[in-house]
Amino acid sequence: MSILERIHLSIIREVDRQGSLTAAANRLNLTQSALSHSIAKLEKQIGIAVWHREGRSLRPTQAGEWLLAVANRLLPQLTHAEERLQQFAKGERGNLRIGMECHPCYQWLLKIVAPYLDTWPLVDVDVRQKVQFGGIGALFGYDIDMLVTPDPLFKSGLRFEPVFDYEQVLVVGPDHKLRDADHVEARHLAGETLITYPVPTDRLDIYTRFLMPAGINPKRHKEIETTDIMLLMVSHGRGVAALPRWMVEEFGAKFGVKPVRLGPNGVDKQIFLGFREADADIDYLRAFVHMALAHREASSQ
Amino acid sequence: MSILERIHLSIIREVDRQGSLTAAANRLNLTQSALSHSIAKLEKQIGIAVWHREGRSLRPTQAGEWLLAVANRLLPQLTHAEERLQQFAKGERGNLRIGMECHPCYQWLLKIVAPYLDTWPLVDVDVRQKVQFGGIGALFGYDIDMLVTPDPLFKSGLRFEPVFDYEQVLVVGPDHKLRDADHVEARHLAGETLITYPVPTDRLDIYTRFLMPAGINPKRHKEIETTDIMLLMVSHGRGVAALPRWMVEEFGAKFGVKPVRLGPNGVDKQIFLGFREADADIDYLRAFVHMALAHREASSQ
DNA sequence: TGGTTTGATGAAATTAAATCATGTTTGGAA
DNA sequence: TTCCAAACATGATTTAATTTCATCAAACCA
Repeated sequence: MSILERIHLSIIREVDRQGSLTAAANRLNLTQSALSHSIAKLEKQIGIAVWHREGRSLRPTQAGEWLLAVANRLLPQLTHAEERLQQFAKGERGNLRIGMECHPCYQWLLKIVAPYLDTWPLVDVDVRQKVQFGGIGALFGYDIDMLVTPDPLFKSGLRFEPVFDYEQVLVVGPDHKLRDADHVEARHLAGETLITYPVPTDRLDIYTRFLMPAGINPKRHKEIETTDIMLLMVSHGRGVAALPRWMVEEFGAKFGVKPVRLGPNGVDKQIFLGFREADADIDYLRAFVHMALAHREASSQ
Repeated sequence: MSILERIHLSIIREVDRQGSLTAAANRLNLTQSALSHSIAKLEKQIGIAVWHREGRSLRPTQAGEWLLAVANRLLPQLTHAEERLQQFAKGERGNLRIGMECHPCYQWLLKIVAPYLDTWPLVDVDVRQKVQFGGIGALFGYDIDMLVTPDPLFKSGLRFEPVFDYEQVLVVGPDHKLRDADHVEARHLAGETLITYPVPTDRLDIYTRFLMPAGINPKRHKEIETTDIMLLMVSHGRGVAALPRWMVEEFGAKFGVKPVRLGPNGVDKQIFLGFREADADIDYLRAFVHMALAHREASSQ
C-alpha cells in the first residue's frame, strides 16, 4: 500500500544537498547503484519522474520540489522522535528547545535557564534565535518546544503564559539633552538617529506604539545586532535606542546611559512563554514555565 | 542509522485503534507474527519497550504514547504526500482542503466554491468544519490548505487576505418589539433569550464586542447548530440571534425576520482567507484567493 | 477445566534491497 | 577533436531483511 518510505525522503534531501546521486550515496553509506534503483522504483510506483535527467545532472521536477519540501519538513521530526526515544531509554529527560522572538529577552532567559539547569540536570536546553516559519510555525512544526515571544496566540492548540512584564524606555547617552527629562514625546525624536535591532519596523514597539501613532520618523534609522554595541553607540552620542528599563538599569552604569520614559504614560510590554497544549503535562516543560512565573513573582515585589 | 520507519508508526497507530496485534495485523494485511517480529526489533534497537505486556493485552508505555502521538501526526502527512504525487502523475491538480472557523461563512463559501469548481475542473474542494488544533494549527500541520477565519495571524509563515466584510446584526422575529428600531443597546437584551452557534462565548462577537463591554448578560443563552433552525426559532419568537446582515437580508423574507443594528455604530466584521506562504505560488490556490477577492469587489459596489 | 484467543519465538521461505560489474552519456581537459 | 573522468542506468548476483509457517505458552471465558 504505502510506497513513500523514509529512505526516499532521505535520498531526495541528500541529493538536493550534495548535488549528485553519487555524493548523496556516499553520505548515506550506500552505493550509487542502490540509490538509483531505489529512486527508479519510487518513480515507477508513483508514475512520475522526481528529477529531470539533464546530461549527467539531476534537477528536481515539480513533483521533486514538492517531495523535497515534504522531506525537509518530516525528516527532522523523525530524527527528533528517535532522539527522544533514545533519551527515554537512557532515563534522560530530553531537550528543551526554546525559540526566541524577542531580542532583549536573552538576558532574561539566562536568569531562568541558569537555575533550571541545576534543578533539571538531565534536561538539556537549546536556544534557537532564528526559526524558519516564525515562532508559532516552529512550535506547530515541532522545531521547538517553547517560544519566548511578545505576541501570544490564544486558542488553537498552543498555550501562552505571561512571564515577564517590563517598561520599554528610550536610552540616551550621558550628554544627551533629554537625559534628565521626565519623559520624551515622539516629536523629540524627529531629529535623532534611532538604533534598533535588525527586525522589521512593524515589530518594533517604538515604531508601532510610539512613533507611528504620532506620525513621526526619526532622522536616521540604524540597525545593530548586539545589545552591547548598541549601548556603546548610545553612550558615545551616536543615537538613541529603545530597550527594557531593567536592562538599562542593569547595564546603564557601565555605559553611562540613561532611561527616559516613552510618552507620558510609558510603553508597557509583556513577554509570553508559549508551548503546545499536547506537551502541557511534560514535567520538565511545566517546570520551566513555573520557574519563569516564579521569577516574575519575585521581581514584581 | 535510522531505525524508526513508516511501518513502525503504522503498527503503533493500528494497534492503538484495533486494540490488539492480531487485529492490527489483519488491517495491515500482514500476519500477527510479522508485527510481533517488527516491533520486537524496534524495541531492541531503541532499547525501550513500546508496550507493557499485561496478560495478553498491550498497553502503551510512556514511550509508546509518545510514538503514538508522532504516528498520528506524521502518517497523515505521508499519506497526503502520496496522494498529492499520484495527482501530479495523473495530471490532476489536487485537493483544496478548506478549514472553516466561522459558522455563518458557509453560505458565503458556497458562492465562491460554485464558480471555482467550474473554472478548475481538476481540483476537488474539501471543506472541514472542525479541525483538531484549531485552524492555524491545521494549516501548519498540513491538515488543511486554506482557512476561513475572522482571526488572522500576520507574520510567521502564513498569509492572510481579507476577503469578506459584513455587518453583524441582531435578528428579531416579525412581532418583536425591536423590529423597527434603528439600533439596539446592550441593555435591551438583558431580558432576551439569545440564540447562537455552539462556540465559546469569547469567540462570539455579540458577546465580546457588544454585551461584555456593557456588562450585560442575556436572560438565557441557547445554542443551535444550524442557521435554518436558528432563524426558525427567531421567527417564532423563541429568542434573538446575531448573524451577518447579508444573511438576514437573503433569508429574511422566507422566515419573516428583521435585522437590527447592534449599537449606534454597528458591529463590523472581517473574514480572512489564510494559507501557507510556501503554497503562495500554487496556481489553483492563488486562483481561489483571487476569486474570493473578486467576489468582494463585486459585492462592495 | 477445556476451548479459544492472544502474543512470542525459531526456522524456513520469500521478498526486498544492496552490491558488483558493466554500459552509456556527457562535460571538460589535453 | 579526442580521450578521459565523472555521473547515472541497468542486469545479474549476493546479501539482508521481512514475512510466513508452525508451534508454544499464557490468559481470558464459558
